[in-house]
Amino acid sequence: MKDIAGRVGVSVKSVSRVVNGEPGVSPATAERILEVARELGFRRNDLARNLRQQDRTGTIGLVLRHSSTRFHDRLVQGIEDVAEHHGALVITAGSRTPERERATLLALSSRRLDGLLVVPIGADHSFLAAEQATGMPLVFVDRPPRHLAADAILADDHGGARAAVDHLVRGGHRRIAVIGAGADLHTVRERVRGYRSALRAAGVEPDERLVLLDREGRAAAEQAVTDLLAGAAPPTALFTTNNVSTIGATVALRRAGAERRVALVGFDDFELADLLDPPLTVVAHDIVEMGRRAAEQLFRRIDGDDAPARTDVLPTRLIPRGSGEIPA
Amino acid sequence: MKDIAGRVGVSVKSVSRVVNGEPGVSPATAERILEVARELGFRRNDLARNLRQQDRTGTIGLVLRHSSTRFHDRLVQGIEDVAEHHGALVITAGSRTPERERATLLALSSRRLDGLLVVPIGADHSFLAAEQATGMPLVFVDRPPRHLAADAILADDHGGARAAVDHLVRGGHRRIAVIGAGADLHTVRERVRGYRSALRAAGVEPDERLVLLDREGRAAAEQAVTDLLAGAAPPTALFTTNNVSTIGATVALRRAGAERRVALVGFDDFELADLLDPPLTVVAHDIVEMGRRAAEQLFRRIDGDDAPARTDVLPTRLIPRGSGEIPA
DNA sequence: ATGAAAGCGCTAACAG
DNA sequence: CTGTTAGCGCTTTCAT
Repeated sequence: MKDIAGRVGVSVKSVSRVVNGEPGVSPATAERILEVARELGFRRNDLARNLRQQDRTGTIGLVLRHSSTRFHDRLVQGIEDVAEHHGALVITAGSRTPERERATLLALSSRRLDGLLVVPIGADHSFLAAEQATGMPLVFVDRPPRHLAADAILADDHGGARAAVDHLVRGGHRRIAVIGAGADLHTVRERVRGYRSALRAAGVEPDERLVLLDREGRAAAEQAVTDLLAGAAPPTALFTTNNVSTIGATVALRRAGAERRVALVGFDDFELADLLDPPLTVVAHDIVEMGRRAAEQLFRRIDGDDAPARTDVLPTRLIPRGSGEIPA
Repeated sequence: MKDIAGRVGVSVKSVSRVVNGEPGVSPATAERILEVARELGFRRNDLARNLRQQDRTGTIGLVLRHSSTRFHDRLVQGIEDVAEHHGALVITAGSRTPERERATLLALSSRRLDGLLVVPIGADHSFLAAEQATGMPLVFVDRPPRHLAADAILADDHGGARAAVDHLVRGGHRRIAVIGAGADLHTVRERVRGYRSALRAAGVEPDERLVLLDREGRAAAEQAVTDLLAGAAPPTALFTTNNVSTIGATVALRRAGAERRVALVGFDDFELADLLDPPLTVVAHDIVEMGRRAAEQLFRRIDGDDAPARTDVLPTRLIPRGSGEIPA
């Protein structure tokens, strides 16, 4: 700006006014300032601007693990819908490991964004208490914070799993296995809890040999199901706790020629679930809505809402497509 | 820092030194400074830091349209691999429309990131010339810039499409339709060009009634193929220019009961392509590598490389799985 | 309608 | 080992 001011022969303040569309500059000088700005390829330095305007940076951060699922896609869509409405930029940064998650959160916080949305993977978020204390609003999505009081928007993992397994029980199944990744994730624990409570409600004592967690990736889930089917007392139905596991299970069933004999219900819908053979029955939830709610809550916090931390739970729904309706 | 300095009774510079792990502070004072810093929940303001150190912000930006494809996922993985190695943070911002793309690019540029990676969707990037002039390195990924000289890392769209259609021709096909979205995208134009050149090389004059572009989304592709199959002179094979079109075509073929009669080769591999029935033959390229190359080129530019803009083209490969080997 | 001065939080450059 | 001074590029405040 100093440069422009020098060339045009005005003060930097006048340049600032013109650049920011503030009133108080005669059209003639404004015109000359704009012209020189264009000539010089001037771009306002928002680092300096944001430093001075202690108020807001007009940017919120989203920290998650990039993935190729509908979850990623839709969540971002919901968030961007709301952010656009608030005139804010959404910046996403990856968290491939708990350490990276921590580093990323601190880095974004140091950049003084207006607020952060987090789809957490770490096991301890207490280090964020200091960020909260400096007034950085934080909203957790899909999974709650651990060792930290903060807002969270979750899906009804327990209820959804319960509904899935109830559905299988109604089909006459008693030996139902659960296959999943990341036993330690809150979502997984809740889904397994729902699985157990559905079995108990049906008077079936859960068989721990049918609970296969920590099977990371499609191949691990596939192997787990293959082993299960080859075992002494194979299950007649499967419940998978996420879409990667669902796909692995699908492959295993097909390889064993059991896809029309063993029922399968998966948590999380995914593109192509209806194209498989048989089409997959899943428990789904509205992820765009989850993103919207999270962003709305974040902007409420940014706007000064200081009510105690709250958790919102969104409903799930069962989508019967074929794989879950195979009788025992 | 001023706060901490006041309480401990040292200068801000000493606090700065300790906070940044610089030498020149006695362990005793360092300890006290760290203690007070923790107490106060101090977080360095990187806005101010980056403003002062004109040099680097240690952050690169990635501007693309969030999607649930392997493309997104893998590209980010490749970029993060390289960025991590350079100690840089990768920040992603969405570009849902050309206008948003423009706004996002300018916003990130104003924040003085070290460089930007762009998977472009707009039709005119000449406005970025001013950013380049201020020394902001720019690397385009998957699609080249338009009306701007900048580095680009592309896939061999023409060659890949050519290989796909050659493959179908070798299977005896002569009536081959092409279905795709976004006729205006560089990738699509190149792929269609490859389609035409393969046909001409086989002595087949392209039939314009078999060229169905601008079919946005799965449903549109599905409808296009359904109409085609019901028409007077249906094709014996299909070439689809992206994975959404491929999926739409798959659905249409299955609905028409033609999935074992009409051959299909798609551009872009996708999760589950091998699970469909018949498994899908696709033209794939290494997207992680594309991300890596793009990030490497960006860091070269950041490190001062000022050679003329260059374009790198990555090879594609045909993965025969079944759907493309159905004879005419 | 315009501008001068001060300062956002930090670090570079130079003293001591 | 420690501190002082100046200034990054911008906006706020207050004059004119």
